[in-house]
Amino acid sequence: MESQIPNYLNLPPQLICQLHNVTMHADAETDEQELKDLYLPAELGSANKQPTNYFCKTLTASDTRNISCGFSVPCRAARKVFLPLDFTQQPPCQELMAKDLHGNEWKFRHIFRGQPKRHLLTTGWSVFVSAKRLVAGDSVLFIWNDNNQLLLGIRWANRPQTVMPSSVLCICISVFLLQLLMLLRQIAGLQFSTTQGQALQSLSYRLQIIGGISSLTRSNTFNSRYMGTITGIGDLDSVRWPNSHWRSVKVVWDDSTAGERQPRVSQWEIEPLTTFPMYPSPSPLRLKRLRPTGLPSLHGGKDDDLVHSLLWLRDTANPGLQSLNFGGFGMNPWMQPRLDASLLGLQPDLYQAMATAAFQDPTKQALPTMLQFQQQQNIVGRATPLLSSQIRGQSEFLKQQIQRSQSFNEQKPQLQPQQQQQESQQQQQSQCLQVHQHQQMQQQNMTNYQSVSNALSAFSQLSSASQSSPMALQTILPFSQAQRFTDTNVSSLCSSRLPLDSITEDAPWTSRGKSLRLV
Amino acid sequence: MESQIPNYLNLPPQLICQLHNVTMHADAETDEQELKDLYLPAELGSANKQPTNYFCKTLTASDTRNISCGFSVPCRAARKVFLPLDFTQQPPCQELMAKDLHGNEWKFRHIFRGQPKRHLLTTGWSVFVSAKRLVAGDSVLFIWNDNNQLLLGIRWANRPQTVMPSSVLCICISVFLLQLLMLLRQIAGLQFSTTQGQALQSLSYRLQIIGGISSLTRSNTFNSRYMGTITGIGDLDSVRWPNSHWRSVKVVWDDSTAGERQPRVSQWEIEPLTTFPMYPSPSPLRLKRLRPTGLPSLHGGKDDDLVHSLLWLRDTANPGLQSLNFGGFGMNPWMQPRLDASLLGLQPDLYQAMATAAFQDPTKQALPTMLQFQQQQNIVGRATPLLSSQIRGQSEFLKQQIQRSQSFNEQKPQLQPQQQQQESQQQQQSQCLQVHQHQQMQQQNMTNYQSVSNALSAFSQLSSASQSSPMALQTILPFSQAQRFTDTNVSSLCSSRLPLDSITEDAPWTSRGKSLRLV
DNA sequence: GTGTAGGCTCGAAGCCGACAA
DNA sequence: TTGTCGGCTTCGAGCCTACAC
Repeated sequence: MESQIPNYLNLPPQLICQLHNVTMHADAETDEQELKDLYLPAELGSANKQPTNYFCKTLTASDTRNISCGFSVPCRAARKVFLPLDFTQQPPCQELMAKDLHGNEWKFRHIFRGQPKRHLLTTGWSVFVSAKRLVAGDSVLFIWNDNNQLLLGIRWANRPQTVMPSSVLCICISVFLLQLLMLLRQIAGLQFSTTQGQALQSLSYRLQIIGGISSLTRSNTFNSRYMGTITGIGDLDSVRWPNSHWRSVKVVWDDSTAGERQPRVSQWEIEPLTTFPMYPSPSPLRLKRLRPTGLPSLHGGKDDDLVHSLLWLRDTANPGLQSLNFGGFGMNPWMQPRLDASLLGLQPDLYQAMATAAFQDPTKQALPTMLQFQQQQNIVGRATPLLSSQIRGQSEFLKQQIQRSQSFNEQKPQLQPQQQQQESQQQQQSQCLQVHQHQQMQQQNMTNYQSVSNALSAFSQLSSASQSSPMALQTILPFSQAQRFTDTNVSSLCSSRLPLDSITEDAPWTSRGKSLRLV
Repeated sequence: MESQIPNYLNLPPQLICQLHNVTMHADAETDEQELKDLYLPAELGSANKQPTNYFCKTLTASDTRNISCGFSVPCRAARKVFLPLDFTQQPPCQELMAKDLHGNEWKFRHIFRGQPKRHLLTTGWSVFVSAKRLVAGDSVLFIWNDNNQLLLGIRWANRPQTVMPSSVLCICISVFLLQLLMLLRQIAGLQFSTTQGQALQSLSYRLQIIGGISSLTRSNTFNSRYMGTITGIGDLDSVRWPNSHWRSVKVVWDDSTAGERQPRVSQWEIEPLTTFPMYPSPSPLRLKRLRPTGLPSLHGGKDDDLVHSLLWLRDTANPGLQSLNFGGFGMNPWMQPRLDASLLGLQPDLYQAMATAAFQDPTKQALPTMLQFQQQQNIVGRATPLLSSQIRGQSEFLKQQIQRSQSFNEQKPQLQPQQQQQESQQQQQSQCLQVHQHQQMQQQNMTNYQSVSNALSAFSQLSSASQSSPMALQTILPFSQAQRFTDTNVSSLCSSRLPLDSITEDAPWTSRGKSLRLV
């Protein structure tokens, strides 16, 4: 992924995360999973037992050619992994079922034919290839689990990412929450430094970039439609027109004619990407033929490239040309350690300051719970997930704060103006200490206003990035729900799933240790 | 639409809107337009001239059958409206071009054949039917404008709405802005009444409902997938479990087996609807055949019903069944008067109170601009759009407020604690008046916090509803951009478009008066 | 004159063996 | 043993006429 991220983002390597809950799903987009060691035993018997009843093959061009393809099963692999065929039939043939990481079952026709004879998967294969967007170079894995189920996994070869990984979304949400905490803290009347203010601005800015990475780009220049990937946002001319939105979005175009086009577009030229559903879905390839008759394909013409370098040119003279839409994509916010907070340009010390500030007691009367939290944090180390008791501690603290400020005011709600003034006289000494705080708060009105705007701006990006994921939106709005998290043992939540990442075509089965990496 | 709205929403009939800008586009979703009288003259010559060179036909089953259809043109209509065919050719044939309300051109083959002979549209027709999601009972209109262009419009028959009309989105955004103003006002330290607070809560709640109306519902109960329409949100058992989210969403299922399923689902079971692109697009019907071979269609089996009562049952035993995704839909926030603020349950007096409160000066030093605004409003009447000068006036006021509170604090930023205390002594009298305000603000921390949460919650709904519409998102974040609105004459912005709604198959051409209805 | 049914055609999807590495 | 090529089959999209009302 490193190559996908604009390198002007100077980023720290780690972001502290709070693990609230774990459900072991594969990434809907990439079919990848982590935390594998936790569920490995449940899936494959004893932890270090090396499975032998599996095979993994890197797909050839023929395996994926033109969708009208079959899958050529390596002979030895078929004999080892697939159920024996009835060779009295001519040709020997069977139906083969396999489950992917999402629990979806895929049905293939397994046939032994040709001259010389070979094992092939025919019917059902092209649907699978389309749904998983497999191309030559990607890998598939067939493996039996202890429950006598044939499991099926995929691994894509490295190629340009067009979709924001869940991990980025997840981190974006985390940072957004921090941002909101800051906002709440400001509302409480505390000051924050210019540096911190700039940091928030910068954060919002970067969130927009991250959001942009998940976007499909359309440029309306020349009345055309193109696809590409957003690689960054920045001033076209930071000297003459700083902070202008004009052509502030840097784009890498997908197709070969990219050289003829602007590498920068304006935000209003962008059309968000709607990505793939997590369930087997109509392939974008299939949509090709739906182009109205008589209109030429303006793409290179090779179907092989279509998935990853689509070019849809919509000439106004030929407006019948259809736009391509991939359908809604149910992105899940499941954590993936592939990317870290460094994406967000968050300085660790700044992060600490923000986290502390967010929970700091405005009246300084209570022992800052966040400090306790940090002390514990220092003991167990950064890479260790937070205990849920700590999480509860924080939310409890927040709750107490709110209750305190409530009861503080509820004591004299029916006071008349005169009484109020007497009260004020009595409490003058202590309260006038708060006056300056109040002034500070007044001063922050502008900043608050800007923060709200920024937060919403960032949120709009996140929302569109996580369109079809109610879970993600729930994660964004956790304040009222923070207290609902129960004291769950992480490992008890892990269900039985397939650890695909550890399996390579040739390498032996390897275990990568027990540590739960969350960064 | 009235039947679509849950009737427990007790709603006022009008919401005051501020008309910032008008560009005459048809609704991307419904192809409908309003404000027709403004552009009628430009399009069709003199305002009251009744056009004769048009025809309108209600589509038959054959016209839309199985997509492999042609359009049977009424003989007289073809002779009256279409260009004369060259009858020396065998069969007589021509290419026919027509522009829809979006400016897209559609190409059809117009042929005269059959026994007995008849006028037909063949090639190109099915693409049009698919793109516009036409079914038997819908209407199409062909009409010539003064520029010698053949225009093409559609009108859907009444059938279940699955997509939120732009007008609702537009109103939601307006109310959301009000909500944000309230939030900003709270940040400024002003109190607001319990009634107002409850109103905000209620507002946020209703925004969620409105957002929900645009959603496609999926219930995961029984590991299946269904489609339906959200009709409301409310407690399953308001006595025993008030405010529980469990099965709080009421659903009307699309298919005939609805009786077997729960009429209520939980929010986390819902998958948002991704609707149609505004450009000609692959028809959902086309996707049918991509269902994996061997898996039965669990829908009734009649393709005719597929568009409007899709049922996708995804049994875990047959997980290959594909989910249907309609692709991203570019919804535009163009105003449509069809729906009014009554949807939002906003009491007119409450609205007034909110609007006033939002702009009220915290220090009572400035003449509340909003009052001026309201006075003007009372003069010109509710149905009249606001002048942009008024709009500017408001944003100017907001800006002044912010600047004032800034300069107020910038006067003594470097004061030392002792100096501060002296200052405090001197200003004690005046400042202690603010102390109580400060207390109030403390009291409002909880409410602020809740408001932020609510606002974001509402915003998440809006964002997902307006996914692909950068315009809508821009509208949501207008604070910093409010001043950019220029003093534009509404009518000068109107471009030449087709007033479809006034045309019925049999009724004569009618003009519906000149008033610009915005409510 | 117009709606509907069903046949025909054409091209794409996808199954197959030949052949070569 | 297995990757690739091109032929062949199947099937659906869509054009057409026949026939009924």
